[in-house]
Amino acid sequence: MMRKKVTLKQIAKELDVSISTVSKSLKNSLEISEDTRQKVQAFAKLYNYKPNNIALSLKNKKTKTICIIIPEIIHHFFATVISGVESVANENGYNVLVCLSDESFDKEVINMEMLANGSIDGFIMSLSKETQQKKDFHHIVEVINQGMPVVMFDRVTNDILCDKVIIDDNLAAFNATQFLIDKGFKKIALITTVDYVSVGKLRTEGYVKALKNNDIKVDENLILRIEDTENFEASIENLILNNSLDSIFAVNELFAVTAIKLARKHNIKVPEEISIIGFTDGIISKYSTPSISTVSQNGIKMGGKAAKMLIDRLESEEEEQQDEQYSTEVIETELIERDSTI
Amino acid sequence: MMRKKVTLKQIAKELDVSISTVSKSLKNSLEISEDTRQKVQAFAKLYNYKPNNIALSLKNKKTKTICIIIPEIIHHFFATVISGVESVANENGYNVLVCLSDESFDKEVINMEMLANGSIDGFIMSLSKETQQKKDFHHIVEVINQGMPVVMFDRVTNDILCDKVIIDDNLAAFNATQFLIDKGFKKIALITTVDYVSVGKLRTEGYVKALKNNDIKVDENLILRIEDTENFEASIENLILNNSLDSIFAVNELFAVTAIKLARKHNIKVPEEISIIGFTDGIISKYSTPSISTVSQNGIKMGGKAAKMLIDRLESEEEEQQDEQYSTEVIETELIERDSTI
DNA sequence: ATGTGTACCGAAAACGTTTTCGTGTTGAAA
DNA sequence: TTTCAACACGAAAACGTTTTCGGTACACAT
Repeated sequence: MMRKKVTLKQIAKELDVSISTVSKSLKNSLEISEDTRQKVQAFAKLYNYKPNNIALSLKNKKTKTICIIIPEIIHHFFATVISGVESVANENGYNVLVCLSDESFDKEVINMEMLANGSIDGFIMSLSKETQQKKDFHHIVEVINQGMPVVMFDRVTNDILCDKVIIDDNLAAFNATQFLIDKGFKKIALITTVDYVSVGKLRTEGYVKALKNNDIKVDENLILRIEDTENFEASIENLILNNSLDSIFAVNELFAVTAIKLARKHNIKVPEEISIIGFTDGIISKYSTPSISTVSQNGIKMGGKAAKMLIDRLESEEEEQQDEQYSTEVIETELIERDSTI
Repeated sequence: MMRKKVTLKQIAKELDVSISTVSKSLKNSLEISEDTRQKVQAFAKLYNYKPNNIALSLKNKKTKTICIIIPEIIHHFFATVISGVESVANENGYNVLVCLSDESFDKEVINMEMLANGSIDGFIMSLSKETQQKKDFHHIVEVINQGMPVVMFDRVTNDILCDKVIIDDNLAAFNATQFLIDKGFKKIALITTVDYVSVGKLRTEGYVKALKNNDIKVDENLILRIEDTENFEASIENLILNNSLDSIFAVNELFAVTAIKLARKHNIKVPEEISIIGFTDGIISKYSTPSISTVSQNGIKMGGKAAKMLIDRLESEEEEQQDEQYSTEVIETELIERDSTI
């Protein structure tokens, strides 16, 4: 009883009416007599007729699908963003296509070019590391020039004009550092990424600003910039052992939890002897021992906001002519105190 | 310089040839003279022509898109599965639509019905809790009857005939329990889910089997079935305090890490006084202190395998007539020893 | 008989492709 | 001069919709 999908044409043939009549009947058009309408609707129901989405997309020139391109899905933060996007998208009748760039410029380009051909209505994206390093955004510019809206989040760039959703990385880092300073700490180390990662750079700047604001000398020896996200334990170990630190601010969970692990390995007690604060409130921070004080960036909210901005733009395009006024939404962060700080 | 996408028709008009000629030229058809071909190709390149995917989908009756429906994306395991799916899908020129059921039967149904109208070529899915509880699979049966292939993974059901990718939950749990028994433990508790969650049930059975196999009495007091995944700390605390346990087998990371936390809270040393073993090798197990010994289920491999099975079926449909021979792939698990067991 | 209105329905275009088939032109062979 | 390939290209159908524009048939008023 394997029944392929039934089409208007088949219904029309079966009922000996025209395709137009069937279509109108199903839409309860008044042009069609009560009789015919009922007959058609009954038949359609019986055969479980559902309009073909692809045909509709072709006709309407919109697919009701948005694509989110992220560097990695196994990062908890990005997973929460997807969750936020999906929820808002679904509420508005949109589907979500997920593409992973794997931090690769090429994959990002391929994905965008592949989908910018009518497959989707718009993009939500966070830049890959490689793209941020190369500063090559031609693929994004091209897509935007074709009239397809793009919303960037988290890892954004000033070189592109479009809607954006970010947190104030600079301010959040400033606050986290100030928090440590307020506790009386002086030797505050920073574990951050290389500068081409936009958020890493901003967080570094916030850290520096806080120190300067409090007349604490910025010691470059206390700033560790990690390039390779695979093998960085040794450098953190060095940082901890060679500078009598009293606290550490790490720009992500992984760096924070690793610092804790290494401190404990050398019998340095956390938080009694060293306080550690992280960034991003993910699984690790919550379940590590001790649990990690951290700057929470609400991925669900970010994703939801990004989806809303994109959809608003998509639906407004229909009515008035695009006003080309782009905006940048800043999602507030929050400092969550847990057990890794005194 | 905002240029909307150019179509064959526009190129044809501009070059004063027919649409057919343009199409053939771009496909390097020998029917077309060298001259015309070059002219068309140059023009197409200049205007960055890319064929409209939706139109192709309509014509070919295939979208080169597969949909994965999962209960939650913020669970690390499911994120890794998506990663595996995406990777294999991409290699084969497919895109991946992600739908979240949020453990809700209704959302699962809505998503499937919404997409079974030509939007996608096939489904990969893991059942929501509610669906498993209701045992109502009509939406899946319907989709399959329409001729759309479905591959289920992890949370599957015997009530549906289709390709499946699973781990041997029973065996893996058996091995984990046996591992504890081999260490000399006698009072081995089990923290599991309610029985309608298929994998939870299977893992429970494996645990029981191992005990019986070693002539250890199965004590129902040592088996904790958790229903509410929000508030379960108290029951675990009870379990630990009221039964002088020597070890615990937990069917997921969350239960395992919570058990560790609560044991430590009451100054019970892990692993010295109590050994704990978990299931699923995620972020938590790796970064918890102590790190958690666990049964690793390779999500990437599962996702990749599922995608491969789905795509194979999609591409074979074209040639021979479907052989309707479904298979179930079992992905091997591995016991990873870390610091939560002696 | 003529005009007017209304109720009901169908033809056809449009969205952007691909592909089959047909057709006109050319040059060469008969 | 006729005949026939070979060559180069176009028309049209098809995928499944929606929608506009006509058109027919009938009732009613003039």
